[in-house]
Amino acid sequence: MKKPYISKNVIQRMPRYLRTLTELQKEGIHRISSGELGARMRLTPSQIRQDFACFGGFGQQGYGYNVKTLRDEVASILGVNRGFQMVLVGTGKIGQSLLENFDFESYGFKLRAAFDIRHDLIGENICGVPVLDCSEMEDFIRSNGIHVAVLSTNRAGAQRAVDTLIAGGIRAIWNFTECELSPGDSDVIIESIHFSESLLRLGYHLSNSASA
Amino acid sequence: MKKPYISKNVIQRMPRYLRTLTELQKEGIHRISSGELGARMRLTPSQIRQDFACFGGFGQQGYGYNVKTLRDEVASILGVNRGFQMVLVGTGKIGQSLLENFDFESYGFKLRAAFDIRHDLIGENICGVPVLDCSEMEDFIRSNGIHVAVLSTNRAGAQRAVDTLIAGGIRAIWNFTECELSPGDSDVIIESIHFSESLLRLGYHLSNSASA
DNA sequence: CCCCTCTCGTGATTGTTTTAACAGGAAAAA
DNA sequence: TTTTTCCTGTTAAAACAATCACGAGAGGGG
Repeated sequence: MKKPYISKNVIQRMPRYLRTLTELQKEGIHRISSGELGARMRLTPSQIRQDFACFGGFGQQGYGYNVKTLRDEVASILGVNRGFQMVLVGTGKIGQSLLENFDFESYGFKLRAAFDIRHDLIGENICGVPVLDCSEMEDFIRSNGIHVAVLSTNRAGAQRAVDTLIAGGIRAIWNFTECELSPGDSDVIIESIHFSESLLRLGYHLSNSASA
Repeated sequence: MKKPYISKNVIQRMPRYLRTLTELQKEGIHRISSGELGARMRLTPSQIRQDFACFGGFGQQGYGYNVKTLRDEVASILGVNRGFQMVLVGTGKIGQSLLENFDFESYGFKLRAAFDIRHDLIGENICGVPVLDCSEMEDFIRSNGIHVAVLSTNRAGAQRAVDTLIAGGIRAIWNFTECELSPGDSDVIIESIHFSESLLRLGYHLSNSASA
């Protein structure tokens, strides 16, 4: 299996394949062709075949794709069930909301601890996750082999937290702040969710749509 | 000014330009060249010049771009200050969290009402936004000329809410559910934020990074 | 067993996006 | 004023991505 380079757009589509295939499985559908899957996802059959071909090709001529097999392959590509170790930094509104609502487990992430600087929260336990003091963070990451940090601090604390995380040897950051994070010369992976950018895009489409 | 077609990627970058330019303005920087802006945003100067050229070109040879002018142009392209009228559907955890934390006003959106089916919430007031019964939604949208709906229902209620919104004449939906929404033959604009897809992408990069 | 249908994987083609190169004109310096 | 420097907008080239077209091989019916 050769993997010279997987394009950004292909990676962007993989989680959506996983979601769709999981739904198909729940609906009790065992096999599907690129054409049917394409109709469902509004993609061309060609693109679907080529996307999976990047990773080796999991289909069979004259038959299509086995839904379970394909789902498992996609899950494996995305690293689900790898049991990535995780911490959360910043237990403000967004942080707490994630702790309470988001099902990290089902995507293969284990949330070990949350960190904050506010002393009224430290020592508490939010949905089974202990809240610790930020000063312990670097050690905690190193000793527990933490792979990923959810960054949900306020603007002021973001870059400082990033520096500490990198010092502790973090490998990836899931960024919910509106900041432009600077990873220095580290090769840390940063994946951001920017609410405001998404809403502004919507504003653009609204301003420029036919019925504007 | 001709606008044959603005590519998706260009639109994707516009909100980031707005954010960066706003920061520059706060820092008291009045002029900037495509080279300096590119260094700051990790984009090539060429790309920046070409992006702005799509909309007419706002710079001056030998000088660069005036930060305030450029920021205002980008804001105008994105429709900030158009005063889009908005409602929120589904006052669960995510919905409430948005109501309490997100500064809709500063991006040019006016939140007029929230809707839910749970009777214990109806009649309440969250951060100055009244919570109404879903049965009133279609009328409310029509009578108040609502442009956008934030969709933060649970999975079960999502498609039903979409149908009602479209019936009321909504023009855009900011989707926080994990569902594949079907707009039927309506030309409603859908902009989604999928937490899980973002996290799964992070998982991919983590699984396939050098230090994996 | 043979034939027909179905559908994948792949190589060729077309289309799109990014990067590079440059002509022209403003700013700044001499 | 003249010259030099700087930097845009635009055109051309390169890189990248999506689509098309087809050979090959499995499934299924007769």
